[in-house]
Amino acid sequence: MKKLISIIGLTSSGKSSLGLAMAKKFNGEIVSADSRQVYKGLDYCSGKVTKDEMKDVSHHLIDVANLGEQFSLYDFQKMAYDAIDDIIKRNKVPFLVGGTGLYSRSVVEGYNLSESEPNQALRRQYEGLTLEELQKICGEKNIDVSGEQTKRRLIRCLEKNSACKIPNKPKYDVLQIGISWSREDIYKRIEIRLRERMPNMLAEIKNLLANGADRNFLKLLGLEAKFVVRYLDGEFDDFDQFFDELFKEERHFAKRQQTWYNKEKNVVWINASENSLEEIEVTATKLIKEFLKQN
RNA sequence: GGCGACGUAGCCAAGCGGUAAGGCACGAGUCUGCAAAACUCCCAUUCAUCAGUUCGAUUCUGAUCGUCGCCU
Repeated sequence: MKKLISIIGLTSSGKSSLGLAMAKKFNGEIVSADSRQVYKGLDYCSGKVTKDEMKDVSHHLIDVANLGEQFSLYDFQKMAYDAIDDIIKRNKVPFLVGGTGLYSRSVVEGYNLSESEPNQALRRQYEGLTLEELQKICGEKNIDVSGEQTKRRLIRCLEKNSACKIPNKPKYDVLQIGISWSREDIYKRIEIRLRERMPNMLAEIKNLLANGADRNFLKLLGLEAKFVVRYLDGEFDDFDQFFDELFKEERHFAKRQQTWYNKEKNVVWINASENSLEEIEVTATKLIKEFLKQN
């Protein structure tokens, strides 16, 4: 079975740097598993690695969609499979690195996605209904949605005409490494990184808007893009209020990521709060070396 | 020193005699084609303190403490 190394972690945990370091060391290439880094133009706001860093190691699934374009889990999985297979074909080691848990899991566990594509007309049609009304419609169509709790998911069940999941079909033998921090530490790192990126983030969004980017689409992207647009539109009293709100949203996001990762099986977590950067790299190197040796 | 207003969860805040709304934060969780999204749950045996009136007080009365404002 083909081998894949996956690196996961919360926002600002240091995934990208570890991925970069390991890819350099093991003749690897990086496949980003990030739902926002796929967009062109969103560099600082999505926390992409720099162009310089990309010179040393090839990156995939970054800048593969234009702002305004819909990009889905299905698109990601398909492109990620293609990129990974291509890397392997060229005798290099694929590293899947990113914080969109659903995306990386879809590849690691081999989600077997339904044939039913999103149906915008149907979504629009059902959007205004209440949860109860949607449940009733599902009942009439004999779709068992007892486990589903949100309108969005009920609508997806109607799209698929089913609530069933198709069993997974993993394509790769995966070594999954996670970087973990204490809550306090990760919150601190998020704040520091937000401060560092802020001037560039503001400039980036200003520039995008000046070049005709759709502000509503940017707002739909959430977090940085959304809050910076709102700040530029004067929706906050001052910079501090804007910063505090965005920082708060980032903390909430990190918490949600953590909840998602809590259920992740087969991850070797490296505690970054208790180990130096060097120790983390040494540990990761050892793990990868052993993993690549196995048949 | 005098006068007035106010003291309800970490914060904002409603209730003003019948047994503590709501929002935010915090925490926990759900999620296989929007996931940086969309959702769910949890959070004051108690209303500054003490005493009194009352069947019953966070709500009324008094005192004390504290905060703020005004006057001297």
